[in-house]
Amino acid sequence: MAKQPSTKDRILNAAEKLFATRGFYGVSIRQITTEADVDPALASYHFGKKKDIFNAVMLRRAEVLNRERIAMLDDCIRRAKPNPAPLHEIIDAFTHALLNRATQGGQGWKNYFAIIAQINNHPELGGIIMTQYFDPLAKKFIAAIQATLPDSQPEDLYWCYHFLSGALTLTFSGTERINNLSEGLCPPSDLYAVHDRLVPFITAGFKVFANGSKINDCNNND
Amino acid sequence: MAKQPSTKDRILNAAEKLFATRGFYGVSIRQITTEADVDPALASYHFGKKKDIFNAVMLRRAEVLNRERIAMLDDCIRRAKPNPAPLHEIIDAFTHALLNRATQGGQGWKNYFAIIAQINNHPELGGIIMTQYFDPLAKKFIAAIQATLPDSQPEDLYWCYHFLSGALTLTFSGTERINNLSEGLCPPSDLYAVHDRLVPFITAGFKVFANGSKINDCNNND
DNA sequence: AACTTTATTCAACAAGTGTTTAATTTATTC
DNA sequence: GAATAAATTAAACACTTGTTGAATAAAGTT
Repeated sequence: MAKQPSTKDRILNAAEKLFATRGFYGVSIRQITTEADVDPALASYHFGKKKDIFNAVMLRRAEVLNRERIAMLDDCIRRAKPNPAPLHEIIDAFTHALLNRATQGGQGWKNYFAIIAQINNHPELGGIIMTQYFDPLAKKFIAAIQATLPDSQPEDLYWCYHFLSGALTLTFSGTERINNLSEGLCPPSDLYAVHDRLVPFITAGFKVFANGSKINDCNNND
Repeated sequence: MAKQPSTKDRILNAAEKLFATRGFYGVSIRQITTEADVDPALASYHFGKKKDIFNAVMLRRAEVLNRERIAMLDDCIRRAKPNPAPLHEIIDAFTHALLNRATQGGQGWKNYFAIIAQINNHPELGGIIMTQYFDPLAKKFIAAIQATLPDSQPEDLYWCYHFLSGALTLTFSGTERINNLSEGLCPPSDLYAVHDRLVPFITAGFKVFANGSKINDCNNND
């Protein structure tokens, strides 16, 4: 019988769950503390303001996630030396830890990714929170891709990263949209199936800009 | 001097603006009616509940947008006959109207797209509202792609559509993230630059699945 | 002009908001 | 075991929430 988590973690877990489905403004502190089975005043006592609870929720998992992803990137760069790392391995290093946690990390991780998806697409918070927690990692990945595609233009790579980010976060948002659309053919819970398609999809997209040509000569050959 | 819009439109415009930056729960009816310079009771009088205001905001622009996009798709299919339409033209038909409105349609359209981006990545609403307003259109596009890539697997195409949807909505979310990340190199306001990259990026991604092979032989040739 | 429908205003409602304060319990340290 | 610190509780704060009802004004119709 597992021992009960600490009060702080109970609050964070409850907040994570509720923020995931209703967003920051859609959740009250009393809802959080009720879900955590804890007195409302303890939220302020342990974390301060409501925004501080949210930041604590973000920080808790971002740290372990970024450590894993950077380790995977460094590993695939080291294996390829003295050549640059293969593109699809870089993309995989970027996405693999996310997939793994989302499928095997339990409901808490699913909730966390759903929040990330919302934040990433939020006009105000996307430019602040995502920048704060994930930009150092993003810069490392883009640098690795630049090394693999030496003739590519930086702007092109930034935009491709942006497309990857959008495709990825929507995937982890937990929406039933793609399941509805495909009439049950594509259950969003099957994240391994997604990953097997996402990596080649994104890899091919990046390669379009490998030669750095500004004119899109790829449009006329299908 | 343009005459003042009707009370209903004033409320919808104010709601659209505020929902775009703070989401459904982050905006109160009093904030909306203050922004619209109108009595709070008029919101209930004209629309009913708060959710009805939100639905009215969604519906207003979705109708004109979908009409335009379907017309463009039909047009490019007709021009290509008796051959299937070229893939990049289908993708362009899917995205072009969005780009046009986002750049030349004024602030109201920008606000609308920011809301769409949030909804699309919302775990509850994404599977309901997006399905409701955009699934008929999505099915037409996927059918057109299927005709162009006859050997592709339906699941693959649905997932590719999903990636397109994520990349597209993040682009229109109005975040400053990619601008921060690129240190000013990629201003998100330059949506034409985005479009010129998005279409070839997505087109290349779809083509990976043109032959329908389940094994990703594309991974070993870079 | 009289009447009816539509639109707008003002006031109020009960319930919920984030946060703080002081009192009390539990845990830690000497 | 007494003194100190940390954690928890209950109550209250002033304020905002969505929505409604009755009263008033404007517009439309015979």
